[in-house]
Amino acid sequence: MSKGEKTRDKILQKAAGLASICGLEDMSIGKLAEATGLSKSGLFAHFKSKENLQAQVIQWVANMFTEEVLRPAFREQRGVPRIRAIYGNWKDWIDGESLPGGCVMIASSTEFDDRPGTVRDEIVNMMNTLLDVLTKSAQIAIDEGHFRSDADPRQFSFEFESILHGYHLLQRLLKDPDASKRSDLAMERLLSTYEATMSKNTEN
Amino acid sequence: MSKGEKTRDKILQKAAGLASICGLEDMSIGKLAEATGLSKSGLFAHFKSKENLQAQVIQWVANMFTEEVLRPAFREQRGVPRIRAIYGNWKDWIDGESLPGGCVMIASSTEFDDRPGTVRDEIVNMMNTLLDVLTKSAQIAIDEGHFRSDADPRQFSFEFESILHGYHLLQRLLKDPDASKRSDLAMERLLSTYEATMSKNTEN
DNA sequence: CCAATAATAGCACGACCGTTCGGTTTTTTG
DNA sequence: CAAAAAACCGAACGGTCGTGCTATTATTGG
Repeated sequence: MSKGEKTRDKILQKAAGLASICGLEDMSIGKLAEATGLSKSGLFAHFKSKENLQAQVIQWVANMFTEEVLRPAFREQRGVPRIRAIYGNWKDWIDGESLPGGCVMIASSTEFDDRPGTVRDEIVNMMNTLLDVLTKSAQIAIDEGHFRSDADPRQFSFEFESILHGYHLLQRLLKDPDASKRSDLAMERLLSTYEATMSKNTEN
Repeated sequence: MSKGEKTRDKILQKAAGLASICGLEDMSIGKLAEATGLSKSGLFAHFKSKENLQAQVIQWVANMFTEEVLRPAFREQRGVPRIRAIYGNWKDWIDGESLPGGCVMIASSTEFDDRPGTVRDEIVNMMNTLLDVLTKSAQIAIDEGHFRSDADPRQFSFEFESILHGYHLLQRLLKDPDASKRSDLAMERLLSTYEATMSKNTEN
């Protein structure tokens, strides 16, 4: 890894943290330069525009999310255990274990939903990929016999995602001490609806 | 209503629309002045700071939400019909029937969750009030015998809110043509879990 | 209708924004 | 080790930001 790539990575790391707190748009080149110890123009040279910087931050965050939330979960058993692992890791991610300001993807989803451009496209792509992973995981749970065979994997991914958004609200904005409990209960209700009944399990 | 109050209201109306699109922070005094036809300083005089303007926008939006989503729903029958009405009206609200950029409350929830100050306090207060209304509506559904007597109204409000956040994501960011269907199915699943079984209904 | 008051405009300010450019340092390469 | 290339800095640019002033216009109450 060359010098340039190394500093570029350091910049993106700081940028992701900054963006998680104040948003992608309010993350300015000046603040970021100060946070990294670089000059404004020196930093800017790595990205040819702010829009490009924002897009790369999104990609960087998506990679980090894959690494810290998805990949560890995919070492768990296929089906429901893996889904539970994704859920738990994502909650930790929202709590700010990796980025101080919580989930950049959830935040940028509402920040850029009405702003056409490269950044929005990147966020849409990232979010669709994530939903596809969740859908695929639900399909695996069906194949494993954990979920009912007539379950709708896409519908599951929607409801799964919704719960995490709700958790984000209670935990980060409202700081509700019951946030985790509320979220867990919702997830249990979701899983129990999709899980094969015991009588159906005996079919296997 | 005096002249000042009238123009202040017009400003807040435009401001809410602008904020729904580009966020509360990126809604600048200059843009807002141009949109309303006022001068920057003339507009500024109505609010003594931008922070105060933002806080008043939140209050204005909360009032509008009450008027367009909650109040019509409260003309419906107590219990589940009322809850369904809130759900339907809120979906229309998110679709942008009232504000072009969708639900300001959902957007500002993630925009200000890490920014202490008056604006954040206002958003927290608004969101808590909203969740309280939902909780109370669930409690009424219990009292009416629509929901099981051992149902948790607060838990219901969390899951209800979560679904709307999920809908916001699919509808406004991803523009998923199935957004409404996904959301409706989730809401049906939520209601059916909480609804009293028919055998329990015969107790009455 | 006139005086008191409120509403609005014009202008200027310092600060920060994203961006460009030319020069200097550092790294990489042959 | 020298030459080529990459990385980085400092200064400056036109703009916009939020926010004060002062003056002028419009509204209101007696």
